[in-house]
Amino acid sequence: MFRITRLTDYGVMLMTEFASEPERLRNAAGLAEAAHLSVPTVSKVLKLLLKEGLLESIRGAGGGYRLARKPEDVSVQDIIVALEGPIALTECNLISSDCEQKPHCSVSGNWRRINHAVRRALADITLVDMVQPHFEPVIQLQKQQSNTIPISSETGERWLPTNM
Amino acid sequence: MFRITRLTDYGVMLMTEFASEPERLRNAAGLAEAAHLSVPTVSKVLKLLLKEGLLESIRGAGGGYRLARKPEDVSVQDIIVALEGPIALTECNLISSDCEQKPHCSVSGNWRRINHAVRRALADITLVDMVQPHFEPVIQLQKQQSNTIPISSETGERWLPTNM
DNA sequence: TAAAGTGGCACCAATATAGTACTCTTTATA
DNA sequence: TATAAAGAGTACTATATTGGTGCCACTTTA
Repeated sequence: MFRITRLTDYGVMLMTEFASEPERLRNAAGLAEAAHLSVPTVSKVLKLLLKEGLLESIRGAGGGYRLARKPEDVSVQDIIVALEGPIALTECNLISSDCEQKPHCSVSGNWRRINHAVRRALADITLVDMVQPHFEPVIQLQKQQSNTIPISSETGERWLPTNM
Repeated sequence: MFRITRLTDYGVMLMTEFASEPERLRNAAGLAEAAHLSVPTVSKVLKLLLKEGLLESIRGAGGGYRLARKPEDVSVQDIIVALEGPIALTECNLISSDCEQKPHCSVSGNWRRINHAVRRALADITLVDMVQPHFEPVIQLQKQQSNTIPISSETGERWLPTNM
């Protein structure tokens, strides 16, 4: 259905939670309560985010997790990639792919472009944006030469937090 | 893994094939051969595309399928929606959703924006674009502060023409 | 040394997906 | 008019993925 998994959704929620107070150390139990999720589930997501370097942890009593980078340096794309692997709408666009269609597939090149467009849409949104209640897309796209296709026919957009 | 299903991938391939010769009537067997897929599988996808109004069919001997609309009026998004339902990265953004997180979810509003950006990226690519060997979306995203970033900078992917 | 934490697996149930099979209807044409 | 070609609709099954949990080891602090 063209969607991220629920675990990834949780990941974005949790990372947003961290970003709201970047210095604060939080443990799985506290986050679970805040997010209305079970501790094991939250714990699982945190471990994954840790392994991918988005969080750092402090073990032992009084320990917990916090962001490994500044909120402005973490995009929604980073989180998705950490939890689901590289964003590739079609299998053929994965590095490891040996899609048997490739030799006679006329569209694989175009899929790469499409992936790019989607990745960019996600890479431009950082945790700083997510912390805002709602941010407004404000973007400008420029049409170019004849053999080029504008990816957006309307007035394009760019993510811009409302109160920035 | 953030990807479309294989059936949807087939759907895009098939629709692109139709778009390469919009007038021509094609049957499932011929398309299957050209796409190196089994007839039942191709047939299944065609039926779905038909039901969603992207193809029209002519029954009986000598029958087949062809595009219901002009290639320029069919976007990649249309095909994805036809085969996978509405594009909603998170459950909470589906009309029918009654996500129990919603009342205390701080990011659902932002997800709506993110969905919007992704949908736009996909809605702006039509079958006309897909028929091109590979098209260059030369969009310039304007960062608030300054510099422009072309969406596609790398080069060198090959396109293998199909002779179907 | 007990308690509070994370770290790393491994497991199982539920769901989604891919592919196929079967039967029915429609239409061209010999 | 009989037959074959082609789509229409539905249902089924094996497989893969996902979501959620449980368990135990390790680390740190009080």
